[in-house]
This record gives sequence, structure tokens and C-alpha cells, in this order.
Amino acid sequence: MGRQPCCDKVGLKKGPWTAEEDQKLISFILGNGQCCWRAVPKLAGLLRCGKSCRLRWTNYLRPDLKRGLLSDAEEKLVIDLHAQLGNRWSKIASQLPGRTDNEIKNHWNTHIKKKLKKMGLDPLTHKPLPPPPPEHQQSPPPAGVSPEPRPPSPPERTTEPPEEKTPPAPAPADSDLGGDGELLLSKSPGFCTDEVPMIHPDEIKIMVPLGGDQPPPPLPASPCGPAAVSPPTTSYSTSASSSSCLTTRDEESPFAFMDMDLPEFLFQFQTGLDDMVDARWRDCLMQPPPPSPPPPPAYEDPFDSCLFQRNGGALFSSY
DNA sequence: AACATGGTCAACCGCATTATT
DNA sequence: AAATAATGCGGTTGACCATGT
Repeated sequence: MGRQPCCDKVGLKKGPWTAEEDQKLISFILGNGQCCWRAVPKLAGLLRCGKSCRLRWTNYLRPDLKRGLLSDAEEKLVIDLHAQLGNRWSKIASQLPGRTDNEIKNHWNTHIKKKLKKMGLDPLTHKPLPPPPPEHQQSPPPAGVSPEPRPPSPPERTTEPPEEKTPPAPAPADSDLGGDGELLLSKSPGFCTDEVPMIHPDEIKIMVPLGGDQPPPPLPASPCGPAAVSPPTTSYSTSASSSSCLTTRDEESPFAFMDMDLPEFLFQFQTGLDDMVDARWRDCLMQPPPPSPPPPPAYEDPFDSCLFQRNGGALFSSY
């Protein structure tokens, strides 16, 4: 009946990825592009399942990933989109270039949920939370009647209307958003995080600091040389921001939209939003910020500021 | 200084969906 | 049309880290 789990083979490694594994995966994708993930581990010499490789790449190693906390604008966008889409993180992520569904999901669960609750909003429905009922008379709603109309897309996938999976298609994507809440999602140039366009090795080489003349921070040389990787076609500047890194690419780049100004992009979403949520959120943002920890270091460079930190500097040190 | 607690996030799991045979 | 394989997606877990006591 059910098919075998992809990772049940003995000998397959699980858990956190090591810098060496990262490097193997990167080297492989740089050399071969993205192709059938099932075959990647074998071909790349990794004791991982293809799924794990795909996840690692899409959520962490992809060169076009932004890093760091979501900006206020991004956060607001996530909230607005969540009000429209529900827990369809992939769809939401597709509207935030450089962000992954996993990242947004985590951010939602750890930050935004709390913020909404503090604002008196139900993170599920985006409607005002009912006042705390007196404990003694908590009458459950009649069976079959939900107390609050759920947002268009409840988490239950089984109840979801069939959904189109091809955002770029001219067909009215996200047609389930039609009506007043009609968003312009389908007009946005985003792509689902896991629907990463097949990247040709040459394309990646432009973005990844391969064998750069100056790897970001001074770090010990990696035990794995760049031998398996084609020589760089473009030198990499450590001062390049993530966007400028990407702007080295031509207009037809699948990542060209990364240059889009987010506020401008946001403007498209102003209509059809839940006004109340919108206003509340704006109020929240406009209020003098409570004493909060300083923002994290800017992530001008996705490689030096983040990957190096998280991987102890080993990952790209040889590129 | 040592321990406890809570927050964060990378990674896994399992089901759904789509593609292929 | 059915079976199987491959991939996508969202929920959940657990290790790590920061902060508080």
C-alpha cells in the first residue's frame, strides 16, 4: 500500500548537517545543477536521503536566501498573506523573495503569533479575540458551528479546494482569493521556495562566492578544497549586499525580482486587506517601540553574516 | 558559577499531490 | 485507469542558545 519512506534505509545519516556535507551538496549542485533529488545523495557522495538534501538546499544553502529576522514590512506582509491564505506557508513564502516557508512558519510561530495575541487578535482568524469568558460559564458553541468564521484557508489540507500548483501560469492563480480580498499575488514574480527553478550551474556560480579572491572573514582553510567546483566566473565582493550580489545577474534571471523594492511590492496588497488588522498592525508598528533588543546585525551578505556564523565559518571558507 | 527555564530554528516525519510507467 | 515513484507541503520535534534565578 503505502510506499516506503524515503529515509528508512539503514546507514542514512540524519540530524544536523556538517560543513563537509554542505560543501559536498553545494559542490554537486554547482557542478550539476538541480536535478532529481533522489539521485543527489548518491551522486554527491552523501549519506542522506534526497529529501533531506532538497530541504537543506532550499532552506539553507540556496544562494539567494535572505537571512536575519524578517523586517517589519515583511512581517506585516506575512500577516496579511496569512489572513488570506491561512497556513499555506509555501504560498506565503513565494511572496517574500529570499524567504523560505520554513523560515516564515517558524517566525510565525515564535514571533507573530505572540504579537497578534498581544494586540488582541486571534492568530488563526485575525479577528479580535473574544474577551476572556468567565470560567464558570464557558458554553461551547453548538456542534458543527464554528464560533468564528475561519479565514479562507484553514490548515486542514483535506478540506482545501484543489489548488493550482503553477503560480507563473497565466491562469488566474490563487483564484481562491477572488472576490473582495482579491490579491495580486499571481502578478507577483515570486516562486515557491521549494519550487526553486532549476538552476544551471553557471547561474549559481555567479551568485555563490566561489573561490573568491577574498572569502568574507578570515578563517581556517577548509579541508575540502574547491577542486570539485568549477572555477569562479565572477569574483565575489564581500561588501556586496544580497541584492547587489544578485544584481550581477542579467534581467532574465529567475532571481531578478530580488531587486524589487519591498515597500513598492507591498503597495499592491493594500487593497482588500482586513482593515482592522491592518490598522492595528500599523498602530503597533508606529508606537514607540518598547525596549527591545537591538536588531540583529544586518544581513547584507547572506554568506558572510549568516552562513559563516551558523557553520562556524567552515562552509564557504574555501570558496 | 551552576542550574533551570524558555525561545528559536534546523531538520525530520508523514501525508498529499503530481508525474511517470 | 491503476500502480508506483518522486516531489511538495505543513506540522512537529529536539538540540542549542540566551536569559533568569
